[in-house]
Amino acid sequence: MPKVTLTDGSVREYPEGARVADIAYELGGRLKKDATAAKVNNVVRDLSAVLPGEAEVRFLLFDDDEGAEVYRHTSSHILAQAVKRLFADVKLGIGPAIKDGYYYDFDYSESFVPSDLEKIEAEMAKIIKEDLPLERFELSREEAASYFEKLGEGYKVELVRDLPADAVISCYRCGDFVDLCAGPHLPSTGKVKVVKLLNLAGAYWRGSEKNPMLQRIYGTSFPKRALLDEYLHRLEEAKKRDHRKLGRELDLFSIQEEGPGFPLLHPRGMVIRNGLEAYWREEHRQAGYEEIKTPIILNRVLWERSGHWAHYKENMYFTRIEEQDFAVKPMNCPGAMLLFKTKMHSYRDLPIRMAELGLVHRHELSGALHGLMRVRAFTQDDAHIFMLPSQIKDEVARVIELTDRMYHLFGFEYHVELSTKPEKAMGSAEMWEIATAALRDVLEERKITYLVNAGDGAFYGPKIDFHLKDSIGRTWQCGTIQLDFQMPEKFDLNYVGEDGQKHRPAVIHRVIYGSIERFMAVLIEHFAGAFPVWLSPQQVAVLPITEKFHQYAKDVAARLWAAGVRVEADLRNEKVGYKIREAQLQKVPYMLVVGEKEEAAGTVAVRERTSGEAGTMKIEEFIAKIKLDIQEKRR
RNA sequence: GCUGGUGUGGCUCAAAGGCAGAGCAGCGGUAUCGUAAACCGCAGGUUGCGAGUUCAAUUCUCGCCACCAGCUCCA
Repeated sequence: MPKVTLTDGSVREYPEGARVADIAYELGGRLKKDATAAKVNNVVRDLSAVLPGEAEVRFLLFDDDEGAEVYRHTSSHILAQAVKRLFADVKLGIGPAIKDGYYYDFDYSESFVPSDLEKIEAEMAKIIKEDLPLERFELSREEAASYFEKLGEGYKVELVRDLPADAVISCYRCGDFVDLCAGPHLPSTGKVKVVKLLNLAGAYWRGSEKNPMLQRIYGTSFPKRALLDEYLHRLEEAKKRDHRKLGRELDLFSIQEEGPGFPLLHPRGMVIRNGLEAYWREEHRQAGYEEIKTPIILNRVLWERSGHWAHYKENMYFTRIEEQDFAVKPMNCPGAMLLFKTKMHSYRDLPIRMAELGLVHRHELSGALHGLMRVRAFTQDDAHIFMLPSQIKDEVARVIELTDRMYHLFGFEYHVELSTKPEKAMGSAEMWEIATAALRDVLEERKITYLVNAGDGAFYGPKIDFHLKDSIGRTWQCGTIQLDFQMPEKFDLNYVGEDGQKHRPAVIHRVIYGSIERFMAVLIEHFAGAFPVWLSPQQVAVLPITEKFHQYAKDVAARLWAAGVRVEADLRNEKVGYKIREAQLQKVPYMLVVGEKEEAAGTVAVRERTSGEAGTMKIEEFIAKIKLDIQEKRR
């Protein structure tokens, strides 16, 4: 008799052959109605699964991530079923649940058009209404292969063939529709309440550009209409903080047709960039870095030596100078290596931390460009740390600390990834193992949670990456720490050790902002354009009520300007409400309204961007207040 | 680069083979006003670029470019 332990610790017994759903049914209430699946001995299972002899059971609801995944996964099957009903000769790819929804890939001779989505959505609604049960059954590899072969589902046959030898091959039947699927699923299609198809895109079969491109339909689903509406509303709100939109509205930058991927920074954007650079220089000065600058164009010979010619050529731009080949730098490291080699180094000098705000150019595929997030010319806040092998862990830890400190100032949350050896790599497997282990050790010693991103390292070494989120939750790699034993070898770098002999230093390549352009994009979205005072392109707007007070407004502005505040007086012939609206939309942190009373008393009526009217104060009082905001970089 | 979509004044959007329009912004005036849009007027366009079909193309067809979403790739 199955013995079941529930999350509250209670233990119950059920007859042989009892199913998970029987427990939910007995418990009643919300579980009976809303459970999507259950974790049985920590494995997510169908509600229709038969209970084993002993089981710890935890029911999953839509509110649990794993519960929602089951819900969305079943939704994707409904999508596939609907498409099969409407377009008979469609071949199926795969259809997983993803964050906030699901997708399904189809191979179809014609292109789906947006209006097809409505038809498919209507058919999905029908399938939901039919409340078809989803039934699991298992097949042997041969049975499954020939089954999908007969159906003409070539992609499914491929999947079956590639499943690991010990895999249980399961399918789910749902009315007239059968799909290869590990599950689990909701008990029936009627459990899905609201579905919405969102967009249409191409996607390569199994993610390889060598394979045919399938048509991917993205959708989402929710147990309540209100939840869908809330989600769609959230998407709308996120679009409002898109850095490309804010960049235009706040006059920060532009990208023109004449220079795809080559952004123009406007004066207001430049203020932010300068602020970021000044802060960066101060932090690096304190962290023991020196600053250098290396050329943008260097001879081909250098790039052959560094390995870029062999490993990175497709991403580089080239030019010829007096019959010789030169390349525009895609990375700053070779220049830094040259600089290191300009003199002898003693072990006593190490570590040497050379920082460089280096402008690099990389050829990115046109389809990959994305505002300031993904461009073809960008400035890396680079640094190369030359060190003794014994200093590696300590230096990696210091960089992690500095990164955390700087991200913290902006209030960023981030996640960390460890990227390992790629296919196209230099150096021995052993070297890679040592380098990767060093990075992993530091992460583990510091108890930092991280994902492993297998095969995503640089061609010269493994790396730790820091990812930040954009307005709609996509993550972008910003900071990275790369450990490198290759460049020192290629460039024959050395230092003189205690023993008077030459030794090979190790090198860390690292960035914290990553690219200043990308970091600015993330920053714009993070603050929705309302930057902290120290970064705001315009910190104060002085707003005279009528022309009579223009002179006083100019005087106030002049005093603030002299105190180092970025201030503008709005002397246009408009009502104060109009000027406030404008300053508010431009996200100016402080507005100073001045009229008769203020002029008479030498004061300003302060209005704050976020909290509105903040009372009247003496000019010098306001100056002290805003200077404190700036000095302390208050958010 | 690939798949699909989009491209009309600085911005947001109308017009669907037959004279290219509105709001905001800009410019000129009037009102001199107290915390998120005063009023009147003026100007602004080879409809992304190039071919083709047609008596006639912003509209239909083809090619190119750019942008958007996703895939691939990456800071």
